[in-house]
Amino acid sequence: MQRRRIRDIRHDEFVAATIRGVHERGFGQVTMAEIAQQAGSSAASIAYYFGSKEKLLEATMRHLLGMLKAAMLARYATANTAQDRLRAVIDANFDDQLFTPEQCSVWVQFWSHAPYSKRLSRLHRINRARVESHLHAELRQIVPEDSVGAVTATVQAYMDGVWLEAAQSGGACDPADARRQARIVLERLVV
Amino acid sequence: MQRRRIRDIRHDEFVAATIRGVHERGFGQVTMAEIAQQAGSSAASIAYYFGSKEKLLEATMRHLLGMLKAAMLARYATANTAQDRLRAVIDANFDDQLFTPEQCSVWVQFWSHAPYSKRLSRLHRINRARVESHLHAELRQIVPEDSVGAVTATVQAYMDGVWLEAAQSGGACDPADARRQARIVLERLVV
DNA sequence: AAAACTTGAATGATCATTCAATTTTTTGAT
DNA sequence: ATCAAAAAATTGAATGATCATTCAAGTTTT
Repeated sequence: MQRRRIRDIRHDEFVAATIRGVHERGFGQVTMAEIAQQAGSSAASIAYYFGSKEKLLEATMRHLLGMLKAAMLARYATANTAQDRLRAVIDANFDDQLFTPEQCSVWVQFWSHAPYSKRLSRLHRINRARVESHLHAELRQIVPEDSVGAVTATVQAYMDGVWLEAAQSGGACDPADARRQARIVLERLVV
Repeated sequence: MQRRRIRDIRHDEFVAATIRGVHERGFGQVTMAEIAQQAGSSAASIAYYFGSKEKLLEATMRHLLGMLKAAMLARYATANTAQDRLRAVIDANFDDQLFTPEQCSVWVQFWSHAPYSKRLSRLHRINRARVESHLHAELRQIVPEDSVGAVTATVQAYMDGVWLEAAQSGGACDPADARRQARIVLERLVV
């Protein structure tokens, strides 16, 4: 019935423990043993499932990237106009499930490691291209042809910057407010 | 005449070597020995001058923060209107001397370490507050009172996001174009 | 019975940091 | 200027701590 049962359970537990551990100590500082402890397991077990610490980060990011993609598609499903779909992309970025202090921290750690890892930079490139492509598709129906690229880049920079600052401030994230602010910014940019 | 001569020379050499080393390998990966080699010296010498690896990063950031401050003040000197001073803040952020691949990388490494270091997070907070205060002061003369805070935050997020993406793309930075784009964004935001 | 899972302990590599010994530079008195 | 003493600078090598990773020996699940 479920051949991959335990493997899947452990996978998710370790990813969750990694998110917590990375948030609390940073990826470079947190040890395999600490992450394992968060998951009630042993460092050797993580090695068994993931192979290496870097692969663990990669798996964790695949998880977050998957959630982002899912959040975006879910919102797309009920969006009928280009405006709505544009908002869907941005709102997904600040989804209640995604825009949390823990996940903001993990993103920053990811950004700091990606330039030095072929596998991580590939993940980053793919995700960025996907978001860019969605923004591009909608914006081309809203703003003049010659400013589509610039607005796309601006929106991406803005969203990344908000995540970055959220990680620095450490405190609470307010996803609803972030979506509201982003909407205001968007209205200014696409007039 | 120059009591601190050698100390100052070494200080600057090591900071320059750190910028290069961190850009090439990341702060967590680069070793004291590698940085020392870049500076034609030894790891022990860095310890003699800076005390620890973290203090070396701190000194390097103080250097970059100082350059940012100087770039801003220099542009302020010739700015006469609130508009001009606002642009001065933004242009300083994308100054030819600052917006380079090497320095963008160092900033990202700094961001990833700041949340876990009291001294680094303090530096971050101080710099951010200073930039915010300048933006705030000019924006309050340009945009409605109730949107000053939001626009300030937006501009900061945008600038950070641009630096972040520059570090990811690894390639060349185009400071003049970055200033041009920022100006366009600003025009939209402050209308 | 086999396959999957688990982990304590060993391994080995890595490095920041320290230290002792040496060289270089500065100081200040003549 | 000269020189000796002090201060500053330099570094090879030792230290010690940290950890990811491996492995062998078990346990649990299929």
